Amino acid sequence: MPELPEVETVRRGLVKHVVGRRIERVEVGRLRTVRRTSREALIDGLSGVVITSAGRRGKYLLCELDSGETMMIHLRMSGQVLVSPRGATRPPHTHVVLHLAATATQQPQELWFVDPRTFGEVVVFDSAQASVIVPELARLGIDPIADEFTPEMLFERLHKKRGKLKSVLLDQSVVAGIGNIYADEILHLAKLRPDRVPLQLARATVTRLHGAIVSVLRAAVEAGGSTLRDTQYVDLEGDTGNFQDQHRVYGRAGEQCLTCGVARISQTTVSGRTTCYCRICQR
DNA sequence: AAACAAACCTGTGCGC
DNA sequence: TGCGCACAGGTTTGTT
Repeated sequence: MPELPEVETVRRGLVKHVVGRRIERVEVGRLRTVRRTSREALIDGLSGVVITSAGRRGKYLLCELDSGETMMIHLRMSGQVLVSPRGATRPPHTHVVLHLAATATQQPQELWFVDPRTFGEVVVFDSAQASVIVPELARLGIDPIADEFTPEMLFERLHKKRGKLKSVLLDQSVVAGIGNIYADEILHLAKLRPDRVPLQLARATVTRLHGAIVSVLRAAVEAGGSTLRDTQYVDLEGDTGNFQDQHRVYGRAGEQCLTCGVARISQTTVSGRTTCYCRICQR
């Protein structure tokens, strides 16, 4: 489910509700959620510590702790992070609960990690172990929102990769954070077919693609991300995003293109992922 | 090396 | 109404 804009919205929720607070107690239900280490490692690593910051690299949430360690959360396909009053009824598939201590201005609360499909994870690690426990972090590419990201950087990286353009956009080692929804939306705005060959893109074309990446992702963050029909994605307060109303191709196969008004949106498969595009607008 | 398929899970929506 | 199948926002692993 969640791509960069959704994860960024969750990060902002963590900054608002969780940063600065002490974790009094930790519950771990499903062991699969903490499979990278263990239930004991998560409880030991989080009990009694204060969350001092909430960051993000691509689709990875990275919270610093006053113990010097880091908590990583990945939502994968169906993960949610929710904040609720202490003792509130938990939804099904609540696998981790962090009990947040009261502050001068805040009642005690609980932070829930909810994840029906159990692909998501929560893990605590220290910097000395990072390369062993979360090796993929070192391989992540540029974050197009959090990092300095220029058309030249994109040009260099695209020209090192083979395969179809959409596949390369989905490659987290090139640009971190783009998933299936935003890849399609970005390619539509950039007026590029998903099966273009990256090596054949001229600088001016890559500059246009760069602009589309930045503007689609920024607009989606501004709208609080995309919530689809199943309402799987919601923010920390349980609110849905609004960017789905601005989708121009994703999920619109067979419908008339909103940009040219001529073609119907085509559907194909790229890297095993459903892909929607306009055969007239995108070349 | 690189491209693709399968795997990991559960829920939902659709056609019959 | 009920059943079975296809498919879903991601990433890793194994296979051609």
